[in-house]
This record gives sequence, structure tokens and C-alpha cells, in this order.
Amino acid sequence: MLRLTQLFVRTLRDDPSDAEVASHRLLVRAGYIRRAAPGGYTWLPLGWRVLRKVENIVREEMDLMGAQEVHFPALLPRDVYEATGRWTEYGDNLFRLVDRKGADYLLGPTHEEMFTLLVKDLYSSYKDLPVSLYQIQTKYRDEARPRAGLLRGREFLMKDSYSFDIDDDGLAASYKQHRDAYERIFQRLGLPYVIVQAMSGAMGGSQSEEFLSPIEVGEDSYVRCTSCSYSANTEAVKAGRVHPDTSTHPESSLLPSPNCPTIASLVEYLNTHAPRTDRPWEARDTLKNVMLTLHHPDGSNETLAVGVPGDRDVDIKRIEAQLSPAEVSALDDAGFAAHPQLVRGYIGPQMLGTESPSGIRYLLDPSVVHGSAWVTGANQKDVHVLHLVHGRDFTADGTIEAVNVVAGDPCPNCDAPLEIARGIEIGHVFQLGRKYASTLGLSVLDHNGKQVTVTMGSYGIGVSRAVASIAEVFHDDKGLKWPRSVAPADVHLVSTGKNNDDITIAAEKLASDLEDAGLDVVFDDRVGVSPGVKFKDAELIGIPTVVIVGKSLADGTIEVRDRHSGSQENIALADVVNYVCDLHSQGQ
RNA sequence: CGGGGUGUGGCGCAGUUGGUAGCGCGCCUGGUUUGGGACCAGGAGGCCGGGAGUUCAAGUCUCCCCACCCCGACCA
Repeated sequence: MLRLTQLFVRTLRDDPSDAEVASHRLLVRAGYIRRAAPGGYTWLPLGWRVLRKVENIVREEMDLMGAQEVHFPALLPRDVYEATGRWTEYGDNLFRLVDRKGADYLLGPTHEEMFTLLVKDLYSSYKDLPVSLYQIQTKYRDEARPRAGLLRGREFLMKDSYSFDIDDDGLAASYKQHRDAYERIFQRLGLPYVIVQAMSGAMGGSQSEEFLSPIEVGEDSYVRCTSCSYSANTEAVKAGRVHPDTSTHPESSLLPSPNCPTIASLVEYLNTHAPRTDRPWEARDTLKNVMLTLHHPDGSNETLAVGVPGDRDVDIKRIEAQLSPAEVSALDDAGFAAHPQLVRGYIGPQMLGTESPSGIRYLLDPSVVHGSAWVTGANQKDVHVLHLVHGRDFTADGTIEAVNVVAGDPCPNCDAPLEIARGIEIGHVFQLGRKYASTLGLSVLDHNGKQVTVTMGSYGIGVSRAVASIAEVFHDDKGLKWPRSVAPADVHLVSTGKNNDDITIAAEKLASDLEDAGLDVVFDDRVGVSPGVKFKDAELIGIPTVVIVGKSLADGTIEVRDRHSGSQENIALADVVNYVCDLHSQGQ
């Protein structure tokens, strides 16, 4: 029993000024967490209870699917991460430190290497596989911008698990087991989620899906088909079907176009100086060629041109995912200086491609379909070219999905329009493949006595982030409204009595009766505090059932309120314990 | 890293043309109250984010840092 006269908690009447999103604001205000460091939070007794409940649900389901819990140090030596190149690849996001002997260490941002080496250390036969291991552990990432309280911290609690299989079928099975377990976990947490296709290019794996909780303040955007079941992170959307343009277009021709270095100025100029007969020119009639720099892992740089319709922006993250491990940035002034044949604002495909004079690799977005005609730069200042047809007048070195996805784009499965929504990533399942196993030399003997490289999956759930996500989904203007499975207690019992009157005595007895019936009770036993204050605190703290011993005791009844529905019932004193137990077991 | 905003008791805020810091909530003591964040009286609590400078005098003016929040860049 948590008595409010004893419990280490202080609710705040005002919102903290540094908290913007609801979960952060309410968790601080209701006394669940306190900020202790940039991106780091102290868990107070109420918050710690919720976190442990979430953690235990995750643990139970992982154990049920047959994964085994282990626990690594958070403090890890550099050499392990050196082997996979992540000591440098992780860059500034890695917390690094040096011990007294000058040796480098890091605080683990994730533990693929450690798990891989642990299995390598102990197992060497196909008979040992498959195996799935997991841990629930504090992770450290030196985020450029921690934000929104628990939603993105620099220190956070994560469940990460890894599966080890002998072949692709085994990996697929392990992957499905995890995916199914994740569905059960989020259902038990009461947390709404969608499963979306995620980027898999970055780490060389094949299948990768994210569990997103659809909340407005989330940092990820994803698409959902309005007709079929397709959904994907916007970074990972595949292009819709391509329909080649089979119509005939006029011969291409040059058009003097002074002072038209931007798409908008070009479209305006076209409509005044070379109007179309069928409709006005639009930005989507122009071909925009965007110059990028690829930074290859070996340190070399490559200039790359990407052609997209003029009404679209390029999505560098999406491009990067397809060109991984190279990193992508916009071509800077020095880069342009190295290619004097590029006329900024008037770059056209005739000057691009590995076969062209510039030798610059040129990739087209698939929406620039074969046979389509474009207005684009003529590679000289103040001149554009009309009716330049893909396949007739220019070619490219290949295609790349380069444009940012917008609502209304066609679904890759069924062509129906896509819609865009936002969410927060609460889980990720990922077929890693053999990348880590081969780099770190994890192989086992198969039944023919041959060495085979193990194939791995990696699976994560943000446990502390899940707490914030639940708060984000379940609250109103009065406070939090926890699902029963994770609430810090089952019942919030309010006594409105003064010292040692009938109400106080009845409340004390009811509190211990509820406890005896197996319920977790938060008991507001404060005297000299007005009922209004207690009601406000109960709403703020958000335990699903609030029981009030007060003025209705005169009629022999107790008030029972439901925080979620707002409903209120008066129950005979003798029946209250059973009534509340029923509510609890029904999960209402 | 770029843009914008904010730093003053635990929380929310005010502080004028520079003159040695105030309000509400919370906290302590006593009293009156007790069904929707009560009231009266008396208290405790602050190197005004940090440093340098200007000045007889700096919360206030100047410069430089730092932290936090929001947007972007980046990123599980």
C-alpha cells in the first residue's frame, strides 16, 4: 500500500515550463519523473512502478517465446566496436570515455557485437541453434537533440534481443516469433501500434519492420494505403508502379530563359513566353537535377546527380538508405567549383551520366518514366530546353527512389493513394543477416561438418519510451489515464475524513481489505487536505479506479469512479471490494 | 551545427529611466475550515545560469561562455 502521507511524491499545480509534449508535462507534474541531466530522468516511486510493469510484460513475453535473458555491462571496451567499424561509424552519437590507463571505452548504444561474440564464445555447432538471447538494459546515445522528455533521451531503457540461426528459413522463423511476441506485448501494454516497412539497406539485412505508435508528436512519418494493407516508414516507401509514356512528343528545342534559375521562375516564364495549348505549365513538367556528394566509407567522395520532377523535393535520407554505406549530402560550393561545366540553375541531363562529358553518375527517380518529355536546363546560363524525352534525347545510369513521399502518391501494391501519418517508434524487428557474424567470425559446424556463418536477427523495444508513449496516448486535460496493465496501482483510495471520524476509520479498513483481496492500493490518507485537492491529484496521477470514502458513507455507500470513462457509481460498503476486484479482473 | 525563444526561492512568474529583489502556488507554526486545487496571522527559503567588463552602484547596460525549450540538420 502506498500512503500519500508517506509516498515520495509531490504533484505540481502548474505545468513545468520546459515541457511541451503531454507525456513529459504530465509525468513531471504528477510526480513520476524528474529531469536530472540533459536527456536523463530520475524515476520517482510512481514512475518506477510503471516502468517495471512495462519491463515485466516485455520480459514475460520474451521468456514465453523462448528467448533467454542475459545482461551485459553498459561500459564496453573499444576494440569490440573497432572490429565492426562502429567505433568510428557511430560518430558523435557514441558516449566515449577513457580509463586511468588511457584505454578507450564506450557506453553501449546497442549490443550487436557483444551478443555475437558471446555466442561465438560458447557455441560452435548447428545443434546449439537456433537460440535467442535478450537483455533489458540502459542504453546511451549522445543525441544531438534530446527532446520531449522520455520520448528521446540520451539514456534510456531498451529491451534488445538477437536471434542466431543456421539458415535463412531459421531466421525467418525466429523473426516471426519475435514479431508475434511484439504484437502480444503491445496489446498487453494497451498501446496502439501499426507495423510498417522500415529501411533495411543501412545494415545489409533483408526484412525490417517498425512498430509505430500513432501519435502526433511522434518523430517518424509513415504512409498507409487507403485501400490495401501496405504501410511503410516514409523513408522506406517503395515506388509505385511505373507506366511508360508512349505518346509522341515534339522535337526538343532550346528556349532562351533569362533569369530563371528556380523552378518557380521557370514555370512563370514558360507560361508567359512559351505557353502550352492544352493547359498551363506546371512545376511537374520540369526536370530538376539535384547535385549530391556521396561520402564513401573508404574516405573518397563522388559527385552524383539525381533527376526528379520539379514539383518534388529530394529526400536525402531515402537516397542514403539505397546507397548505404555511403553517406549523402548536398553538393557544396567547392563541389560545384570542381565541375565548371555545371551551370547552377541550368543543369540538364545532356551533361550528366558516366558517358557524358562530365562523367558524373546520373540517376533518375522512377517517376521520370521512359518516354516522358521535360523542360530542363540546357547547361548554359539563361537557356532551357523543351520536350526533352527520356530514352529519346537523354538517358541515365539508373534509377533511384529519390523524391520525398507525399500524401496521394500511389501505393506500390495497388496504386491507390497513400496517406501520411505520424508515429513514435516503439519497436523494431530486423533480419540482420550475416553482417555481424561474418565480420566477427561467428560460424558453426553444420551437420556435414562444414563451417557455416550464422545468420542473425535483431529486435528492440524502447521500454522507457513505451512508458512515455502510453502517457501520450492515455491522458486528458486533467491528467494521466493508465491502462490497468501498467498503472502504478490498481486502486486510488481517497479518504475525505478528518481525524478519527467514521470516514477515516472506514477508509482505513477498506484500504486493508482491498490489499487483502490482492489489489495494489494508493491510499490518500492525508488529513487537513480538502477533498478538491485529493480529487485533482487522483485525476492527475491517473490510476484507473478511484474509490472515495466520503459523504455517501452516511447512506452506507462508497463512490467508485472510472478514470477512463469518467463514470461514477455508488456501491454498498459491503460490496466494494468484490466490485473493484471484478473491475480489475475484467480489465476495464 | 543553423534559426527562434527562455534562464530570478521547490513550481509558475513580475521586476520601470541602473540604486542592493518581489508576487502566487508549495513548505513550516498557530488558528478557523473540509465534496472540486479553502481562509487568517506569523515564518523559513534566492551568489538573480556562469565569467569578464562599464559604473560610486548591475537582476537591469556591454562582451564571451553555459544550460534548457521549439523548428530544422542528424539519429533508434
